[in-house]
Amino acid sequence: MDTENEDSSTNHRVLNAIAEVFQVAQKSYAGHRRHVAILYKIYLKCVEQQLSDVFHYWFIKMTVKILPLKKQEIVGDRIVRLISGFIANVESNLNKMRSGDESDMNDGDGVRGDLKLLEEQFGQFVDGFVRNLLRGVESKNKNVRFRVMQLLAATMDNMGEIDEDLYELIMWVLRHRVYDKEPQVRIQAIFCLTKFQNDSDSTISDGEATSSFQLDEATQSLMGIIRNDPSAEVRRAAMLNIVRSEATQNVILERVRDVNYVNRRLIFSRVLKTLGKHTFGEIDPEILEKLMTWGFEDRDETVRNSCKKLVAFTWLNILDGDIIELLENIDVMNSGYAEQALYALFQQRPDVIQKVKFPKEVWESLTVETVFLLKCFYFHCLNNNLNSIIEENFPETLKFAEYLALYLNKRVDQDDLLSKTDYKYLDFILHQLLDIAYEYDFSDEVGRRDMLNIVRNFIGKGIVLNDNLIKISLKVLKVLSINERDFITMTVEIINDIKYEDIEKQELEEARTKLRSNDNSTAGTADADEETDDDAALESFQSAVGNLISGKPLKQIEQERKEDDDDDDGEQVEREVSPQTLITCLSMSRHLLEQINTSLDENIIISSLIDTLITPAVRNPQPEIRELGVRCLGLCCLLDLQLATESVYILGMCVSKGNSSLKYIALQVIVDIFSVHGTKIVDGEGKVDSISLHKIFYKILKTNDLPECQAIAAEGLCKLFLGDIFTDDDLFETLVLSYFSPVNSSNEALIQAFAFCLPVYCLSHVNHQSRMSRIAADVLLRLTMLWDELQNSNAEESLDKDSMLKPNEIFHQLIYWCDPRCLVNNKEDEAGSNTSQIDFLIDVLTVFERFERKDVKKMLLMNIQKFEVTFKHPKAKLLKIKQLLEDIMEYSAIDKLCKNAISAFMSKLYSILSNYDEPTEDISVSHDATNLTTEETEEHSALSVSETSAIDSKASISLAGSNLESRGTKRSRESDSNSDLESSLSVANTLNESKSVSFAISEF
DNA sequence: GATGTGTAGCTACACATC
DNA sequence: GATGTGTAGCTACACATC
Repeated sequence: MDTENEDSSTNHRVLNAIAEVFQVAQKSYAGHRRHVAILYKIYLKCVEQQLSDVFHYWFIKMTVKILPLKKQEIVGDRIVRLISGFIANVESNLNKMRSGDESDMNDGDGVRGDLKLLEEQFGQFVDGFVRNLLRGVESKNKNVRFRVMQLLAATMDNMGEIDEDLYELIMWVLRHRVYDKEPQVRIQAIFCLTKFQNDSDSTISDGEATSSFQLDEATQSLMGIIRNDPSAEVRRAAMLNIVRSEATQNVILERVRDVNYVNRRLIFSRVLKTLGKHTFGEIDPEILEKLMTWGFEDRDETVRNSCKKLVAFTWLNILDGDIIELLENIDVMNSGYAEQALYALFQQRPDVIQKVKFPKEVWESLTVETVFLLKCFYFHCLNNNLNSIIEENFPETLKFAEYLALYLNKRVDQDDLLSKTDYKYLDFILHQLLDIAYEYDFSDEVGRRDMLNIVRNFIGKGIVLNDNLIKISLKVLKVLSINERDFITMTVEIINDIKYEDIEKQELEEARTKLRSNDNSTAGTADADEETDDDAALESFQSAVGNLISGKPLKQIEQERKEDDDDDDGEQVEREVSPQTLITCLSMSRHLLEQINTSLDENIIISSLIDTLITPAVRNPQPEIRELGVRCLGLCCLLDLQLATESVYILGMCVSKGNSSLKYIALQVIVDIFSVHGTKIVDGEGKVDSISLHKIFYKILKTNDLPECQAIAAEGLCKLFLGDIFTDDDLFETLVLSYFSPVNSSNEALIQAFAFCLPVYCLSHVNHQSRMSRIAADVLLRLTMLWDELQNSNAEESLDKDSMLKPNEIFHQLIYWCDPRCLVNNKEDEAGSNTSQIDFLIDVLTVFERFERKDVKKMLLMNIQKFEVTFKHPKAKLLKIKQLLEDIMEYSAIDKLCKNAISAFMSKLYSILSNYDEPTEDISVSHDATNLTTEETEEHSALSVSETSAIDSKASISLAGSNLESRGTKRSRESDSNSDLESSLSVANTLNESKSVSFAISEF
């Protein structure tokens, strides 16, 4: 009896001691250190008195009390901290004792014995604690699962060594918990997992060795989570905690495309920031390029800012403020983001602006990096009105022209010492300088004229330049010219000169070869031969020029030449401009035409360009030349209605018969021509029929093997509809159908163009909206049928069942697009009387019975509340709606929910109708929806997914039904689970009120 | 599925401290 | 000047509820 009493009182004493610490520690983090020390003392005493089992028991009992606490309850977090603090404390004391053990030890055996005992006891304690804890891991209460994982994560680091069994148990638990349905539980599981990664073997610095390295289970699992977890926070936890290695790096960096903006931002503000100096060495330049480009272009401002800050602060600081070194790392010539990076730098670091200086020496020996800095600096100052800084660093026009000439001459001189790469650098430098020149101040007349001569001479040299350089040179020439006419004359002259020079060069070349061959055979008659050769060359040159001037098409010249060749080999060879020169000339013409506005009547010289250069190019068999020709022709068409009208036919031919790139260009050209001239270019005497043009667009829209053309056609059509140039309902319907069609769902460019254009179109004008409302019901009907087919198609077929929006989503979109309240510049009273949305409703209800699936019918009725009816709507239309709904109520087999939905809508309708007292006007109620015939439907079904057999709607409905059911049962299970663990763990009821847990358990 | 409420993760600023 | 501390405000996302 005595011993029993004694036992119970020690038991009680231990309980009270522990409970008191827990009780106090939950109030605040302050004093935790002391609480941990007290717990440690209690523990030591228990070990000493062989009461460690009692301690274990009560400690676990206390711990269990916090398990049902919600994540938001800070009390729980404090106790978790206390527990992990205690375990860490014991472990560190053990370590201290171990190291003390090795060196000098005063009380020898005593402590060594204690150490061994303590180690053993603590090992058992940890083992028991974790195993007990893990019993709650499958709890139905999500809070319990959360706290269990939280405790595990917090204590994991300081457990000391654990045996194989326990390790396996924990891994087994984690394997399941990372797929817990609660994101918060998964996050804690991730924290645990990160502690099981082999960080030593797989870190980046290992280089070669890692390539064959087998990734450990934890890392593999985390990589899967980063990629696939549906919760942004879980992906975030995994990406920030996974050990960075060669294998994981790209998986982390992929998050730059995460749908969640915080995750995207973290790539810049955390991942790349911590990478610091290693960024340029360890990340593949191509990947870095993508990261930064996406960062600067992100739709979220905070992401863009993080990206800017990364460059302006982190990167510049690790390079000790050396901008040139930064530009070298960025690789200005090949990088698309270098410009944005510099503007970000100037914008974020005004201190840098003051420090950047461009003395004479820099101007005289520009490098790729300095000239790039020069340009961006100039534009930054220009855009921010930093005039004094410009004056300080940039020379007056004359001097600037001199510098420009320096580099231009280097390019023209064709120095043999320069390699191909040198030319690439030089071209880059020139481009930057010309960029600056385009915006330079030319108020000084002498400087302007000087500059004009320099640039004109440069272009006129006829050296092969890349397209960008031609473009910028011509742009500069334009700003330097007195007027547009002057600019055109000058450029056309240059183009002609280049052509002639090319021919001349060919003549000379041939003459030389001939001479050489003659030299070899009959050395004596060389002189005479040379003379005749020269004569022949001169003659052929003159005739070539004559032909070009007379405007004979090159084809014809070629033909004639061939005939000549057949007749007589040696005589009179007509020369053609070499393809390379032709491309140069065409590309110059293109950039010339892009910059002018005066009509062709005022510019005879352009007409001659069309005859001698552009028209022959359009007929040229070489694709590159032909495409440039079509572009130029298109640009000319913009200047002249007559030419445009005449050219529509050939452009249409290019679209229907050309290869994909020609199609693409010709489509753009046609759209541009329509935008400028409107429908004047079609339908009339000798003009192309607009129907056949529509057909071309129909065809392109439906051809999904040329996605780029499809996208450009869609974008172009949207533009033309938006400008009210095209107003055909059928064509518009095809547009809308191709937006929703599953076959196009992978064409991102197309979807994006539509996603932007369609709402803009519908909400920009009443007429646009009513066009949409006229076709909306038919669109919905067709798409619903398409969707149904898709759902019933075989899984093996290429299209994914989710590649199409569900009918309810389409319905919502259409309702929104037809909503007059969403029109821009809408006036309340006008919106109230606008009928586009209720017209859509009337149409839908009229064709209601043709929606075959029961679930779709239900969906339609459940959404009718979204239609706004007002007393300003014509009574006849409201009565029509009423009539249609009454019919549905009466004749359709619909469930109670639908009936309720209809009734609710009807009561609104009745109250509005009761306000009318005038008699019903007899007006036409609906538009063409009633005329919809099956034939029409079939005709359009070319857009459908695939040929599938008859629809088994019953089967699909029952399937949907079972889905619903299973979801229902799941929900009921969830609600059951709430009260689950409480009973077994006996939690204090006062939990919610006092926001603290009572650890003092009086009944023991 | 729509709704309202709560929260993480910044961002910016003023102020204090070394 | 660099660094921390405190405060307020914002927004997209997460969560709870019906």
